[in-house]
Amino acid sequence: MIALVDCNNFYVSCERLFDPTLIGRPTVVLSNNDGCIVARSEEVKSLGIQMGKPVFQIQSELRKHKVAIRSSNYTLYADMSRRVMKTLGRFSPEVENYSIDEAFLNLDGISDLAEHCHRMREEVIRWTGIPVSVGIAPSKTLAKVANKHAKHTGDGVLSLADKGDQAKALRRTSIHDLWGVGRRYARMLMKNGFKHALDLREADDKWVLKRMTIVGLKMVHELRGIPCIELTLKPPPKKSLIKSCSFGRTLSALGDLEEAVSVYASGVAERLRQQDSLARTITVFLMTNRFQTEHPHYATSATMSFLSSTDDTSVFVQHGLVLLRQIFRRDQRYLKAGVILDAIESRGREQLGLFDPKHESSARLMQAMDGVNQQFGANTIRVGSCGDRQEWKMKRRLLSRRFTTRWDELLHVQT
DNA sequence: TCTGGGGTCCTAGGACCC
DNA sequence: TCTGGGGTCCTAGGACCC
Repeated sequence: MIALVDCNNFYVSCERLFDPTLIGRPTVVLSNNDGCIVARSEEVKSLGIQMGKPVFQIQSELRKHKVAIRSSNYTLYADMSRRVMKTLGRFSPEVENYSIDEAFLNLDGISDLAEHCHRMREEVIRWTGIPVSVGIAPSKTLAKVANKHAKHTGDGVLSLADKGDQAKALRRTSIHDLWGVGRRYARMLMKNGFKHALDLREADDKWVLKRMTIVGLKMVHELRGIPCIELTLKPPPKKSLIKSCSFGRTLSALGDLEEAVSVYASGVAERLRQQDSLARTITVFLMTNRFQTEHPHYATSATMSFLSSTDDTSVFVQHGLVLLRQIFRRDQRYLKAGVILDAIESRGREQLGLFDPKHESSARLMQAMDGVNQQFGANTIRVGSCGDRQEWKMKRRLLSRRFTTRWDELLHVQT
């Protein structure tokens, strides 16, 4: 049996931990640049405010209901996630950290599943303060369904171990809410007469394979209780890494874009080294505001490959800037840029070039740089072209403190 | 004025090889 | 008019996830 543990309204729950005045009050957390709503408290959900809605479109509604608003504080959420996952580890030897707020657990061999999961739920809230819901089923897809219904059962735990319960739950699950069915497939399925998950469970294999590829077929089998999607206990290294971000305002000056590309290239290079990998391809892209209608949307990119793979920040920055200058046009107002690393290989298994020099000194420099930045804070040492003004940085006007990861941002308590 | 960021997998089709 | 068979690799595009 598999359990899916999902943190309830995770970002909002994290904010409430350190600001109890938010408890019971409608609260939302915004995306980067304070653009869209990416997390909602139950109160906000029942107001009918939708996920992903741009804030400026519903400003008056938020004000009317006195909704509390926070910028997203990923440093805090990532640390709280780590604590939740650690607690879950006490309840199963096999935990897949599926996303920042979800984990799949292997519960094979556990006799009283519901009781076990209730204890787990209580322990997570006692140790971390984060409320979670638990869905239990023989496959991941069914565990997802179970979890969805568990949110409304009252005690937060629902088991679909039983065939009859599975059918009942699938009858009450819209095709739109299935894990593996996005907007496109939902529309296609509705057109073909599939309304509920139960309809899809009974679908013809050949038809599903043809219309939804092998991925869809696996999902249908999972609905029948045949596990097809394994637990991934150790996350494999990323095959591509992206660092991209919208600016706080549009940019036209090459100098500003050079700073941004330098910062993004440095950031993505650091993540590459963290997973002990090397990359052989770098892409830089630029785009204007895609929602603005006065000017046509303009997006452009350029890619280059190195003779041999590297993890050297200065190499990525240097070539990133070359690519930037190739695609930069003076007459555009850019809102977003990014750097992508591709053709990633694990260190020690990389394809060597015929004429490569060995870059020993570079490896030691990167090690020293990462060491200093880890100890004294990000960007303590950086490449000069990152600049020190960085006036293009994103907006985060309503940011809470990094309560659990920074000594200088600890919560103050007065007695 | 204001609209997120970061990934994965599958398939079809083209280029290329012998 | 008629023009082989069998295969690999790469990429773009489309779908999905949180």
